[in-house]
This record gives sequence, C-alpha cells and structure tokens, in this order.
Amino acid sequence: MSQMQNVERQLREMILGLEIGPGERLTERWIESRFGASRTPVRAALLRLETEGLVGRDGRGWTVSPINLAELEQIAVYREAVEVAALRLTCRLDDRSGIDVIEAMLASCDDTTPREEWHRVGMDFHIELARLSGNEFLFRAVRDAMTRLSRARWLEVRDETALHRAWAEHHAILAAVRVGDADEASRLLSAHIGGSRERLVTSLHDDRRGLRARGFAVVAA
Amino acid sequence: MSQMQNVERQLREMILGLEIGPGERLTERWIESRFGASRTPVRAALLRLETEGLVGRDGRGWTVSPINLAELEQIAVYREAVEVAALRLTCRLDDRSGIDVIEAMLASCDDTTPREEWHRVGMDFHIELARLSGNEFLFRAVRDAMTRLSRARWLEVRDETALHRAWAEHHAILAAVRVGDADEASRLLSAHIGGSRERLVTSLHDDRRGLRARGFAVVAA
DNA sequence: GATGCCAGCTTGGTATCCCAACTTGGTATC
DNA sequence: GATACCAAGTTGGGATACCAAGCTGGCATC
Repeated sequence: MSQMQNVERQLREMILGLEIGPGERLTERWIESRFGASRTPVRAALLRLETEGLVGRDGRGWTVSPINLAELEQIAVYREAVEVAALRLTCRLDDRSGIDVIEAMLASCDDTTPREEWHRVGMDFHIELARLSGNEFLFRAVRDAMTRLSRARWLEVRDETALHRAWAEHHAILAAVRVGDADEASRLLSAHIGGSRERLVTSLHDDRRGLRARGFAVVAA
Repeated sequence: MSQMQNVERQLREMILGLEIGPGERLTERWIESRFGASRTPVRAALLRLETEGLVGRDGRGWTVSPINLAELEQIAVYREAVEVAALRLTCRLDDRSGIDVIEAMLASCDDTTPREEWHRVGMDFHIELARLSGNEFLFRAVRDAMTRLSRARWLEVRDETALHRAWAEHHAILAAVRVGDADEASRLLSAHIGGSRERLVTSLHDDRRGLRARGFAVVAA
C-alpha cells in the first residue's frame, strides 16, 4: 500500500469517525508528522478528500468540513433521486439474484452485533443495492452521498425500535425488487429515505448544542 | 491565478477540446514542460482531473480517458435521473424567474453563431436549469455529467434540423416549467435526453472508425 | 493603558532532488 | 538467428528546500 493511499485512508477514517471534529483546522505539517509521511502524499490525500467533501479550503489552509444541516437535507433529495433510479434499473434486470447477497448481509446483524456494525451495514445496504443496477455513475453517486452522510448518521438511531423498523423497510424493499415491482419498491425506498432524513434532521437539530459543546462546527439550515 | 488552477484549467481545455486525444498517454514531465510549471501543481491538476474522469491511471502512468460507449450510455441514464429530479424541484419553487435568464441564453444563438457556441450553450442550458433547483448536489451531478459528455457531444449534431429541434425542445421544457407543470416538463426532458442519447450513440458508432483513424481510443459498449 | 508597528514564526504553494520500479535497447552467448 | 541478460534511461512516488503571504506577540510610542 502506497503512502498516498495510506494517508488518505487513515485521514478519512479519522474524519468519519469524528476523531477529528467537524470544523477543525488541519495543517499539512500536522498530518505529515501524524502519519509519518511527507507533504507529497499528504497533499494528494487532501485533494482527494476535498472532492469527497470531507475537507475544504478555508482561505489559506484546510478545514474539516462542518456538519451542514442544509447540505444534509439536499443530500437526502439527491440520494433519493439516484437511489430510486438505480432501483428501477435493477427491477428491470433479468438476473436479480444479487439481492440474495444483500439479504444475507442484512441477516448478518443480530442483537449481539455492535451498534457501529449496524450503521455500516445499513449504509452498505444502500450502496450495494445501487451497485446491483450495473450503472457505475448511479452507484458512485450513492456511495459518495452515503460517505457524506455517515458522519451524521451515528446521531440518527438511538433507539432499538427505529433501527428495527429501518431493517424491516430494507427487507420490504428487497422483497419488492425480488418480484420486480419497480413502483412499489420505489415507493418504499422513497418513504425509507424520507423517514431517515426526517429522523436525522430532527436528531441533529436537537443535538446541535451537544455537538457544539464537543467543539464540532455545525452549520444551521 | 495560481499555477495549480492554471495547469488544471489548461489541461482540461486541451483534453475537452480533443487537442490531446482520448487514450493518449500523459507523463507528468511532459505536462510540466508544456505548461512551464513544476510537478507539484501538475500532480494536483492530474488528481483533480482524475476525479472528473478525464484522465485515469494506466498501471503506472496517466492516460487521457478513452471515449467509452458503454459509459456514455450510463451517463445518459444518470443525468436523466438527476436532471428530472432537479426539474421537479424547480417546478415546486415559488420564484421560477430564473428561467428568464436561461431563455435569454437560448435566444443569444442565431444563424450567425458558430457551431461551437451552440454546443456550449446547449450544455449550459442543462447545467443552469439544474442550478435553478437550488440543490447543490443535483447541480454538480449535472455539471459533471455534461463535462464527461462534452468530448463526445461535438459528434452529435451535424445537421441543422437536429440542432433546431433540440432548441425547440429546450424552449418547450422551459415553458412547462414556467407554468409549473412538473409532469409535462419531466416528460419532455426525459424524451429530450433520450433522443440526445440515441443520436450520440448512433453517431459515435458510425464514426468509430474515423475516430480511431485520428488516433483516438474508443471503447465499444 | 491603548495603539501602531515590526520581527519572527507558521503556512500553503512551488521547485527540485532522490529513489525504486519498470522499460528499452543492445549485446553476448549459444 | 534466437534468447537470456544487463545497463542506461524513463517514470511516478516521495522527501526536502525555499518562498511569499499572513498571522502573532511583544515592544516602542503616545
């Protein structure tokens, strides 16, 4: 593994894992010493992460992108458009056996599974579902949207009931895809994403004070 | 203007303008000497252009992305999803006066306008229409898709009639948006994009031999 | 004590150097 | 003539040196 990919991967993990807080300043020299790399791979990593929206330029200098409420709502609209489009493509495929793999993925979570794993699988559900469509651009759009959302997603599900409801919705979507009912699958997916957005925005709004107290920059809608 | 942005912009223009042929190899050192910059900004530019899909890695080394017929078809599906989503958002806005600006943009082309300008305005129509939605992600998705299509678009319109028909469709879409008829606007836009895809693919298929003769790499569907 | 100013430090941007991996061309060997 | 092999060159990845701009802290001035 090259240094470049290494720095990129580790830095992304730190940002997504909130080990570096949203809004925090980053200096190339700090990253350099933190990961034991020189500035060349550091800059490459920053340029990449910038296109993912995880870091941004702050005049001179770099900043971990703040959590932006308005942006999260826009992403929800965006992902609904691309996820539904991908889903409709998938429903028209002759071979939809790929949903079995996704079904198995969902089933891999049980009561003993740590919360963090549920989150990851919940995201992967949407990503893999989009991948089934075979359209590389729709897939990437969903993957990138989920990446951007992932820092905020840990806020979303606190209670078990909401989590299990989401899982039931995932299964229902797969069932509709299995029988090729594009309209029903789309309706379910739209509702699922809408509900997710709703919970996310509400939860984030409620927790803004707490986030700010932890030093995280949160931009209001 | 910093060197970094300079190299990026000039290199992008050369690639989009087919001054560097699809499939051509690029070396960092050649770009360096060509634009009188050092390798640092060159590499920053390449990393950027890679995320735009204009250049790619070829094992070790860089290559101008070939024109990929399958990719173009996938982009057409992708852009239809995001453009229609953006259009529907726009139709729900209270203030849709932005379409006047777009209308004026269309009107700026007449029989004396060079062919290249028609192309640019035709692309900008879709980009600006998406911008009206106010959704940054849908807007960027459309802009990036149009960028990727732009190298192939010059193939599309040879005859005047097809060009004028496209313009008529543009006007019809705007008219539907103006009165807030989302369903009609979406239908027209979908048909417009579908027709565009059809002509593009046909034209590209017919010209593949010619493109290859010019040394351009073209990947079949 | 408030304020203006300057030296020094920090920062990202750029240039340049080094290196390992790979390519290439020629050559010695059979 | 075919082939194995080696030397020289090329390439991208990485490290480092240097620079201009901007920030900071402290000192002189009022």
